[in-house]
Amino acid sequence: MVLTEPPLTQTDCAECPIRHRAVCARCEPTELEQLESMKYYRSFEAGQTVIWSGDRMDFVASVVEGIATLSQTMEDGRTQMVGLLLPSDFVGRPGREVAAYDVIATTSLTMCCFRRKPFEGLMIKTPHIGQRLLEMTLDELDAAREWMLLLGRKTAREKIASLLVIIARRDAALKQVNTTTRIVFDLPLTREAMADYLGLTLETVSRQISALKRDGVIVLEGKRHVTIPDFDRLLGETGDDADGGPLI
Amino acid sequence: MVLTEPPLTQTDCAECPIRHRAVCARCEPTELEQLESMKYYRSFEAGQTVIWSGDRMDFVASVVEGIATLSQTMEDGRTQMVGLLLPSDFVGRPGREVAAYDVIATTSLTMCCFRRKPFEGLMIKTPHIGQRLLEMTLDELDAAREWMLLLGRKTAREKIASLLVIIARRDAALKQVNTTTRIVFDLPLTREAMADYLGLTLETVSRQISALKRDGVIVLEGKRHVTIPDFDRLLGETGDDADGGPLI
DNA sequence: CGCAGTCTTGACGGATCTCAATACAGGTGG
DNA sequence: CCACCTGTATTGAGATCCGTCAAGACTGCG
Repeated sequence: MVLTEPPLTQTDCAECPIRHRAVCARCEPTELEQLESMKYYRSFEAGQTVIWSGDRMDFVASVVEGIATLSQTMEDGRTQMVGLLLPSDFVGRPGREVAAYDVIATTSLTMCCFRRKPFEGLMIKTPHIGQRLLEMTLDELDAAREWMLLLGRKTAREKIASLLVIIARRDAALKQVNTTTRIVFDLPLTREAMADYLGLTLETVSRQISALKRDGVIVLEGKRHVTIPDFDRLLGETGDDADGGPLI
Repeated sequence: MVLTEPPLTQTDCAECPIRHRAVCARCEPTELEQLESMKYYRSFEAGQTVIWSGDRMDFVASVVEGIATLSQTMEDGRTQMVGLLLPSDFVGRPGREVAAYDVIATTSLTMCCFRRKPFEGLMIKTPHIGQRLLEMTLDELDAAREWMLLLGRKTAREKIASLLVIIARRDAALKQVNTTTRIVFDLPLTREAMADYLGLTLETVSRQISALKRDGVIVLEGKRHVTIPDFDRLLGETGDDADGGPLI
């Protein structure tokens, strides 16, 4: 991943890039102070495993920078990604001692970790964290349900197109650009990770990307750099209602 | 569905069958009083639509009795069930005006509805409802993620076996019987509903049920009445870790 | 009895997976 | 600088699972 900024070091909450979107978004200054006392930063390199399913987990955390994945693996090795963690997303579950999923950094990753016990205590004493966490969890549930439709009913081509739309949207939101400009981004996932996300094999992912390229729906430079010449055309390939709205 | 009890009429919260598991589980007597003032019961027949995706929704609700499904439909008619609503499950999202999914009663159904605006007000003023709703939402998110693994990676046979295990577990919990006894239950879903849940066609569902029957994994009387002679054998067919624990 | 809804079964085709060979890029060491 | 290696991606051939289309069976009901 192209990461021009210097790596984050422990910051004051007031200057935190995810301050207004993370689980702490609604916190009052006094609550923030308490959070500061139980927080610490951890960094991971691309490819590193943050935690294995079944491991004891003494913290919960917010993703500050980078991308991580949440996935489940069956005995025989089949794996399914069940979540994509972007900056401001929350990891872990208050009250749960043991991780339920594998968490893997797909890019270099910085997390703001809170010791679990004190965090749980703060959640009981103050309302704002729990309220925000409820909102975020409801959003994730909606996203999971949208993903169930994709996994259960969409064709391989539609799955790829849907993933590209999601990444394009996320990227646009991050860069604060709007629809009309040309859409260009780098895929943050390997073909294998995309396959795990979409419930496909990596060969099928590769073939469908080639097909979309051949049909002019996308333009590829190298393996990862994507240009979308006509976003509506791509939207039409997702199988979703014509009107999922424009880019954002 | 075989429903021997008389249909529920509006009850006092204190006598409510889902009192200790629903969104109101943690409420103090004073909070319950307030809830009573904003609640009303609604009943639906099997097959009736409770609400269409996109409809305005001025209430949230708990399922008191019966089973409902949450589903999403694509323009061309492909549909995917994204949730199975059992007694004590919560329907709707505080702060959301418009339903995001179709809700359909698969059996006769009774819901305890709360007018949305007053309910939202109560959520802000008192902590217990929000806390309980957060717990329930986190549980649903876990269930959705488990379902993503099923949809993305399991074979048709494994999908059917997994669904049977879920229904058997739910039924055992309801009847309060334990593992060792013979497991017998009625399927609460049509083949088509099962297909929508599992991301299959109804023909494939039918074929796989026949195959499990032929192989002695299940015994069928009529179309809906199922006996599981060897629960561990069925568990082995789900593809999950050998140890998902026994029946409950 | 006939009808509608639900379910089963068969034949066929196609989308996706599996297995395998090859290509490409970046990094390392000679 | 180039050979080599590793991880990632592409492409092909064949197999397989599941979907599609279609016919027919079972059940309950008017």
